[in-house]
Amino acid sequence: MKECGIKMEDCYYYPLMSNNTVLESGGEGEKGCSSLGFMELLNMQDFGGTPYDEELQNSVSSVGPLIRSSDDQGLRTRIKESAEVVNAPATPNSSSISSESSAGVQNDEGTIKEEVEEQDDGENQKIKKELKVKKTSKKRQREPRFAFMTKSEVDHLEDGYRWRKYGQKAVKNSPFPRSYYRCTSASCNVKKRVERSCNDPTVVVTTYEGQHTHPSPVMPRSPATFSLPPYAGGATPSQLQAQMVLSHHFNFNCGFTGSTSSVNYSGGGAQFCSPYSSGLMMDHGLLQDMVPWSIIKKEEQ
DNA sequence: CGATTTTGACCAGCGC
DNA sequence: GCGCTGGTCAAAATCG
Repeated sequence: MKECGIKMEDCYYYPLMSNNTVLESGGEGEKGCSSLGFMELLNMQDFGGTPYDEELQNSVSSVGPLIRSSDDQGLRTRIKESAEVVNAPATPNSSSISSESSAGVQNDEGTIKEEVEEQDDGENQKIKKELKVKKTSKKRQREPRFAFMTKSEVDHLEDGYRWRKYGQKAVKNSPFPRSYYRCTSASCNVKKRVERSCNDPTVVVTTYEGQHTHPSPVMPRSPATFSLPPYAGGATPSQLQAQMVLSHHFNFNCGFTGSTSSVNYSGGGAQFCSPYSSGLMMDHGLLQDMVPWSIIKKEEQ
């Protein structure tokens, strides 16, 4: 199989616990770039807006078993509890992927920008600075984040959404830069970071931040029609979204090893062939999106 | 010509 | 306070 260079076996799932919670690999414990990379990862709690509690632990246990690695020896994961819990929405009521929080931020910033643009004289810089100070007087709040690693030859993996690159930075201790993308949809505040692992250049680390406030422009199936996976009895909206993100990702970018259909991916050409387009594939709901096809196949035997 | 990418500059947060 | 680093901005360049 030679499509995008991604195999399900090569994918690593890293649910994050909170903003500062990390999954370390290798055991070195050194912040920066260790074996497969230090990753500051997903904040499952933020996805659901649920405080760090039982539900979070449940979410971890349900998603947890899906964490896998082809380098088990090198990836002994350890979860550190965060000293500073991210500012999760106070209300756990986020079952509808709410745009309120991100839209609010957007409005805020938009208003500020307008005010700045009205000032056409030389004081612009000064005013800008002042506004910035005001804007950031509060500690910057992080959007929920979700990250995962895939083996891929291409850096920017298609996920069904359109992204605009707004920055690139060199990563410490890594020859590979980190790219910053923003969803091009107006009023959608989702960002993503893409970087390569310095130890394994074939591994791409993608980190999503925020929640889309709109459907994917190139989605093979509507999120509304998603069926719950077997383990999703108590799935929180956060988990579901996390799964959806992964789902999109794998729908578009991953070949399903052993599958009767394959995914065609060509660089930025956006040429896709979703496995769902094939009637030969049984529908396992989200589980089939998350679990390598080979594993599903095994279970069926 | 609009959309997107590139890239240097700037800023905030954090550790020392 | 200072330096380092991650993240963002914004002007210029490039692309379609």
